Amino acid sequence: MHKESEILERYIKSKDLRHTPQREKILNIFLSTEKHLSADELHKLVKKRDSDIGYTTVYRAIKLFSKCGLLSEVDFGDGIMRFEHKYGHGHHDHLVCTKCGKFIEVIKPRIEKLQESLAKEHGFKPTRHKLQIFGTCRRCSMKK
Amino acid sequence: MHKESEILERYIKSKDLRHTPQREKILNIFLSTEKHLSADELHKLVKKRDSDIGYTTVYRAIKLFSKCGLLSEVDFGDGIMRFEHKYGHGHHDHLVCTKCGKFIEVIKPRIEKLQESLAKEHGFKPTRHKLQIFGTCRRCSMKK
DNA sequence: TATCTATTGAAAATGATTTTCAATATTACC
DNA sequence: GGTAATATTGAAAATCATTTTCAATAGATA
Ligand SMILES: [Mn+2]
Ligand SMILES: [Mn+2]
Ligand SMILES: [Zn+2]
Ligand SMILES: [Zn+2]
Repeated sequence: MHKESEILERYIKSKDLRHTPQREKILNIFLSTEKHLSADELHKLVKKRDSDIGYTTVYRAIKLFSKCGLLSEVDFGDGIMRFEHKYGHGHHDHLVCTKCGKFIEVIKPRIEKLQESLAKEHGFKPTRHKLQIFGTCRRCSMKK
Repeated sequence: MHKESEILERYIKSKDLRHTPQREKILNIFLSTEKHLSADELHKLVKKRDSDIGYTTVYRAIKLFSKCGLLSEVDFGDGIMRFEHKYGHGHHDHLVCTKCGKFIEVIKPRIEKLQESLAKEHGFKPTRHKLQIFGTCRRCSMKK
């Protein structure tokens, strides 16, 4: 059993929730890819393995995984929430290609530091930030 | 007549659109505040001066102002689009207080430069970016 | 003024996400 | 293993910001 399942189980026990096969399957499928899936995409994958799991259950599982720190929401501003692994994945920013939709995960410590000092300069206590750079990826730049 | 009205008029003429009193009023009210209003907030202000202007017309005016470079959309991730002046306002980022909703407009040239080089390192051609730092503003930090 | 067609406002539609609710499954306890 | 208490499920309905539809109206041009 992987660490993530343990974390979920611990959370479930601590909050008087219940272990269900639906949650187990949804978690495994979520963990099986590093893609940033939408609820709809995750539901489609889930249905391949178990056609009886409903849309709503997937949405509810996402909220649950978010609460126990396994998942975080990523908003690329197109009206669709996407989800990424949180456990074992440090903070990072995204370069988002507006041609093909692909994205690159990046981290630039000097930018992070400058953000800290920028906030401090304004008497602002930062808790989180969102940096997204939109543009054209290498591959899309080539295909004239 | 301010410069913004001229820009709108020029755009309207160039695209075979029509000047209307609704558009004129909505533009003036949009320009009268530096707040980042939502469509609903803008509509409420508009109705104070002219109660016959509909919701839909405000939405349509927003799209129009956006097309002629007078307005840009700001998405703080709460499901509501807000709008800010674009003409005469350079690019900037936002510090957003999650307690009171206020925000501070900031620009840090060194961060901008580092973003450029970050993109370049990944063969990525940036067109725009979004940097938002969420946290607690000075005033909200004080009120224990 | 006449004509063409862009604009308007109300109402309906959209689409992602959330809520409701009756049926079912899980857990703790006997 | 039963049994009761209650969390979970899935389908359908609701939500809510925004967009579309459509018939009536108004702006531009000649
Ligand atoms: Mn990511
Ligand atoms: Mn701003
Ligand atoms: Zn690309
Ligand atoms: Zn504040």
